Amino acid sequence: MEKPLPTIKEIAKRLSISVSTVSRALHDHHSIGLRTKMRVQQLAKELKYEPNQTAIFFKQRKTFTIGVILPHLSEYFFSSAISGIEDFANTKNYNVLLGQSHDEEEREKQIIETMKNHRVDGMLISVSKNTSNYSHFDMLKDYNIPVVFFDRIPKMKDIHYVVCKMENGMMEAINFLVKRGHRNIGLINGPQTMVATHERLEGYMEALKKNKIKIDLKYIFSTDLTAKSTHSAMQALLKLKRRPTAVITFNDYVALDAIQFAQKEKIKINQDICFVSFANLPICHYMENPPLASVEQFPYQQGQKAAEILLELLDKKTDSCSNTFHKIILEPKLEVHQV
Amino acid sequence: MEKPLPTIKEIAKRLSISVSTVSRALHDHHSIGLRTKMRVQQLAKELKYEPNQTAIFFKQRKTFTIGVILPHLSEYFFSSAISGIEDFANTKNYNVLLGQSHDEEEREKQIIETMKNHRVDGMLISVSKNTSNYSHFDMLKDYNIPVVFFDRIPKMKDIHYVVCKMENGMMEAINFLVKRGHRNIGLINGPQTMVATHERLEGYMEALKKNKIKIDLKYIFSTDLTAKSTHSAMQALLKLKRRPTAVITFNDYVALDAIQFAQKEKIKINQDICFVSFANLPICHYMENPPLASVEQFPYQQGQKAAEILLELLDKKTDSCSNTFHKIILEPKLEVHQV
DNA sequence: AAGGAACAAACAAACGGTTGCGGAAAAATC
DNA sequence: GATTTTTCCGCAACCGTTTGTTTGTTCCTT
Repeated sequence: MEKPLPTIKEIAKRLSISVSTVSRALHDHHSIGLRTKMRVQQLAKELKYEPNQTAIFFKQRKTFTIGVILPHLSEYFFSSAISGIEDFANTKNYNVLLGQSHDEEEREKQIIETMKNHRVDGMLISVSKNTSNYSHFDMLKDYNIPVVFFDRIPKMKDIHYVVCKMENGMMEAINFLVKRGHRNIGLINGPQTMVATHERLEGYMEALKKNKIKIDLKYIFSTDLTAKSTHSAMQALLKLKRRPTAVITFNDYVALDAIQFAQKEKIKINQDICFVSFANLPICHYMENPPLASVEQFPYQQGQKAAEILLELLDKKTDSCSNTFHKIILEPKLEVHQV
Repeated sequence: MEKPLPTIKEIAKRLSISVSTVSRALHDHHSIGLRTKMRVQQLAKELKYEPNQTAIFFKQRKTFTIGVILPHLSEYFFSSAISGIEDFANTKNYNVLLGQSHDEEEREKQIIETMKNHRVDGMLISVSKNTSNYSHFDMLKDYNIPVVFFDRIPKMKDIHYVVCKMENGMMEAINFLVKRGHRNIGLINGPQTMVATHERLEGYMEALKKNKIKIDLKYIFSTDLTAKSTHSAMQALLKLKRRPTAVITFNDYVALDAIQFAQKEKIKINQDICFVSFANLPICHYMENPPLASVEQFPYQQGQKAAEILLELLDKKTDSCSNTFHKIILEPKLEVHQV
């Protein structure tokens, strides 16, 4: 069955003209006469000729492929983001090469390595939770492969990135709660290693300050995002003399864990204690007791925007590396689930 | 900054030897003397030489890339599947090129076209809901690109596929309900266009027959999976003279819609009416009123298995197209959420 | 000492396109 | 009718590797 695919050479031979003429004819080059152009295009159609992209990639040093690396494909946030990426890339005829780091630095490095060898034109990266060394990102600069980070960005200068300003989301959340009369607001935050954790904390601090509420560290917990550590944080919060009337959690999953624990302790959800979280997962709309509100981070849009910036970068890559870096900061939005 | 990447040529020049010698030295070819081998490998390391994969792909007619096409990346089922695919491909040093059809036949065709031109070694496809014409799949055979379908497979002969035998899942579900005393079991099914719908219906019929329960078409509804049509199906079910004591839904989302509606009608979930569904989404474990049980379809494993078969096919592609087709049928499993 | 095996490395073609340049033929100019 | 211009196409190099074949040594055998 192995019928050899038709090549430009084949066409040239059949028409007894040179390959360069065929190539130019197929590209509508002005220096080719109408007659031969027609003949070539006609035959190309007949033979169902398709240019061999691997040859073109090789010759042009351009693959029209972008690499995307993210921690976990099966998390809603990331699968939405990559959906946005794919959609945008598709409109510009770019392809998407995929890799998941599983939050391991080593895997992240290895994926970058193979993608680099595959000569992707650029990369979109959401950094692994456990990545502390950034040398593999630096390396990409040497190889002149542009990178746009999104959501989980490294603490590096001179990078392009797209993020959602979580401080503001947190502030919105707190203002929302304060308006409803809450003064004792607990925080179940993520691991210290994540930038997202610090952003939330910062927003928390600032918002309390602005609302003239004294900050009490006993209300602040840092977890590793497992149900277990969430439960113990929740337990500690419930034991406080002045029990919080509201709890803000790192994300919806943490909220669900916290709510589950609270329910076991006979707490009335969103009455005794109001929950507010981050992510706004679709499931919230189905739950009987979802967090009262959660901060939407627009993963699809983040992915889309990141892809847009990357392709823009690729377009004008010709000019010497401009030193302006895109730092896109999207505003999150507090979605209230119940009234 | 554009430092040209070191090539095999560069190494050859510096060492004043031929490129073929360098190439063979790097591949540990026996016909190269130990001395030169060492010198070459040494210099390669110094220059941080990395072979240009695009050149190799081109030369070897092999890209070590598989294309994956699925309807929606942001659906849990598919993002899990692709996670399994990526994980397996990664172990074999294959890359994953991604495309989402958005359930549109046209888009599916176009993605296949570009992936074909990118010379992917093989493809993994979960067919779009709205695909009725299979010519684009047939075409891949002409181009000798092996395809393994998974989950949503086309009605074609002579294809490789991996699916979960939903008939059996349905039968398990019904046996489970019958054992608990249910005799009037409603079915809120999906659209007629989907194979999955027919599989479920078939299992439903057969299981009822085996349990000597008369089949009553008034208990069977076909929806387009929207909340609205689920609600009206639920409404109709509730209006029946002999109201069903159990309802099986096409998937968890439909179940949630149905449950939401039932709750508004003051039905006690899993008491007045038991719900059983398909998918076993992680959210079920967080819900206060999840379906009583749901049929796990093992998306991750399906993806993994499909990838395994494809890579196996690619391995022994040399021998003339064998006419045996892999038809892997995984058994689903009924997961009970509450006792 | 001659013939051949065994080893080491070079030569060159090939993969399928793109593109700068040069040149012949046709058309336009005077 | 000679010269210039325009139009149209071929030549050949090149992208970075792989690989079949050839060439040139060295060493052993008899």
